[in-house]
Amino acid sequence: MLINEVSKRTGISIHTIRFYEKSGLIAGKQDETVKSNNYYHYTEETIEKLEFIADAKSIGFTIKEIGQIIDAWYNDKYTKTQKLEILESKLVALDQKLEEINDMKNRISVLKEDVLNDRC
Amino acid sequence: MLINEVSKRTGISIHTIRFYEKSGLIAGKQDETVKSNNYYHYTEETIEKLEFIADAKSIGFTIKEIGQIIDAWYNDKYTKTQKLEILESKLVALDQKLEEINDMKNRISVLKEDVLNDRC
DNA sequence: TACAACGTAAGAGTATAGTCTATACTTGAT
DNA sequence: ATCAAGTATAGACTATACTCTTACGTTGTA
Repeated sequence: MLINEVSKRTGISIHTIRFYEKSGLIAGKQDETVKSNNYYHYTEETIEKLEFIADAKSIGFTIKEIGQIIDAWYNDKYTKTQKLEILESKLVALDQKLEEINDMKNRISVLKEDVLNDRC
Repeated sequence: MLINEVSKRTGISIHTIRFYEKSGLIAGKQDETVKSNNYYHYTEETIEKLEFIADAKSIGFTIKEIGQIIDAWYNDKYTKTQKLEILESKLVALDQKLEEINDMKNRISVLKEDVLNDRC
């Protein structure tokens, strides 16, 4: 499929998709048999990746980190051991985030109590 | 205390502290009786706020959002009802983040299993 | 009194993650 | 054949959150 369809299916703008392609997160393929244009073709894999990118971004992963995870997932850029290390480190980071968010929830709850009881 | 001490106690650079001051998150006071200089003086409240800012930033709140929370906490900029609304909305956002992070943990765990079992 | 360390203000520069514009070529429907 | 809609490339522009530089005045200790 071409970029327009990818954009429509994921809700991610064409500009942003091209930006992700330049950043190495996704990669379309040009059809070598067609010489009249240089259109990029994308597969379901791209859709999968873009959906993953959207989710990963929203929880605070950077483009670089997302790239690492995608490479640990789809690429042969890393050895099995390296892949496992990368994924494990992301799990640890997520556990830490869970803790930080729970702490913040407690803090804000206390503030709320204080406001409710006119203590501030 | 002066900015240097604030920086040392919080581990936040003087530049960044000034940036937060310009952004309205904190505010030092100039001693009007002293005319030879225009040094800003900070109190324990600034330390408290800066520590809060560091924590809030690390879980993904923007400067704007942090400003809102601080105003709901220290300022009389908002009515009691508005303060409660702001704090409640942040709690809701945090709950959503918890969910998203748990989802992502599951996804990455699946990837890890796949790598472990040579399924990718 | 010299001078290093500290303080202020204004503004430039950087990194990240887009977002938009201009230009030009291609495709597909009429 | 025409022309709107789609595509590619390069580069400019924006927002956020710093980070650094320049310039210059103040303070405190030897």
